[in-house]
Amino acid sequence: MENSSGQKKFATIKDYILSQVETAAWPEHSRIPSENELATQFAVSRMTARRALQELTEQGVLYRTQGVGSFVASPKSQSSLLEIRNIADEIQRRGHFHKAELVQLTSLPCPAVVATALGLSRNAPVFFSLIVHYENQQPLQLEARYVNPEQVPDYLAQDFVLQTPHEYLSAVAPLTDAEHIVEAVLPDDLTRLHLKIPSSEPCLRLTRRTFSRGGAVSFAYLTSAGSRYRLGGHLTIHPKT
Amino acid sequence: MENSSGQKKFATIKDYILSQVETAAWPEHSRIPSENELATQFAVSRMTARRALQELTEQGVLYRTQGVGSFVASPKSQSSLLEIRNIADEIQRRGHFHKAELVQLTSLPCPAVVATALGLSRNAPVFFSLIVHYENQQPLQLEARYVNPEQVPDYLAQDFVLQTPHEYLSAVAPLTDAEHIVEAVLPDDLTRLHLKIPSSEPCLRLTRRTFSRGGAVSFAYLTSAGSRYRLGGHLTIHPKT
DNA sequence: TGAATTTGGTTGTATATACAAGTTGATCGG
DNA sequence: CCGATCAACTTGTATATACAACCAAATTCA
Repeated sequence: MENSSGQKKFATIKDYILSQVETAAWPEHSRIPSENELATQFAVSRMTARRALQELTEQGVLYRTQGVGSFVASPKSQSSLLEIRNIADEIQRRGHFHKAELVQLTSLPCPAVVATALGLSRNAPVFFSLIVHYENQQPLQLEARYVNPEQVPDYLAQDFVLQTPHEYLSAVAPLTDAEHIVEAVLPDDLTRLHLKIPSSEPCLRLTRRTFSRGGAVSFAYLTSAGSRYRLGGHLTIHPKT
Repeated sequence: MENSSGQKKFATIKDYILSQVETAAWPEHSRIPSENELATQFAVSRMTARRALQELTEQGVLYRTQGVGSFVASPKSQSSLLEIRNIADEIQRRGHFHKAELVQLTSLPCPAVVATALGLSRNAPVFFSLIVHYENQQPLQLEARYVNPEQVPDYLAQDFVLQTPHEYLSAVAPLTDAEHIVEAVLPDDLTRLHLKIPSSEPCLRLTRRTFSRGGAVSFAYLTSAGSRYRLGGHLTIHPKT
């Protein structure tokens, strides 16, 4: 079960990979040996090599793509805790990230929590959009937004082909109020997939409900990888009256 | 590979277990079917059943002990996302929790990050205090505070015996300014120990540096279990000028 | 009685195999 | 030249098997 050093086999392979990554012998985003290659090299079965790769993926050291290979992940940003980023910049930028990608835009049966939030009946159709926001070519934030179809401008409801997410976002207006909840969560599969983060990396999730004069308009989850996105500056709370 | 519902087999088993846990059909800390029993019940191999159990363990739903079995973990509080707690209440309460326990109060060599924060030299002595805040008999928040000894009132520096943490906290005054950073982290061992949460439960960590007229006074980590502590209400950011 | 041992069950590690699903690049055909 | 097809390779899922490590309770033995 164990090798001569008293270590589990998969742990030996993990250590090897980690040393290669730490010494930058395998640089960031470079392709590393495949499961079969590692299995041969260490004289273990593919499943054992696979386990090493998989655990390192969960720990954020690697990322893997089916059909392509395994790669060295970007190190988590190690910016000092004291380096305070001005949140105002972030807020302002939130409408126009360097790049944003509209991943999905469909009509969905309304999930329960959204139905409550928007005052719709369960399973009534809502417009669902999924947007990945990038910064420096890095996926930064995943936005899952549910929009009350009755509040969507007609041209938007009938024409799903939009050039930019920003165009889509600004189409829902005017917003007169909003509610926010911030919580710490582990990423769900969707978030993991799009932000390319390990399942063990905690995220800040901002749950936002927006209103127009007509009532609740949209309900959104904005999930940001905790290691990449920091809320800084002063933080003052204005309780909703 | 998939069953009739188009789901992966291990996902089907996960769903089954989750439903049993959520409906409390399998209560907290109760023993659940073994790998072999699940494998038989779902007509899959043991490794497939095992995968379901393992992923749920990583997600904090179960805990397992070699030679004993798999058990239902303490549920994370599932309060509705829409139930918004007024943060003003929280802020006000922050100075006087229902109960707080001073766990540790010593002088420590200054960690690097703290040295930078307080403008001290590396390894110079700082006063370190560790406080657990309770609410409803539940540990809610862990505070690790580092205080610049030069800014501490003399009577405090010479007398470590304080009756209440609040007394100690209010002794450091006057605070004229503060910086905050909120981030999502996984709990470190100290936090896990005192808040009694699984290592997979993300926390909100508020890093705070306080100032008096004499300069930086203290540097603190305030770590709250994400599932127990929610920031709610409106959230407005005043950038530090 | 009381300590040591056995037994049965559980999770942990590892192997060998098979096929599914996805990507990439080369090849073929119009 | 361009598009479709194919081949090779990668990761993903699933099975069957074996043994190790560990625990708890029953059994055995002094």
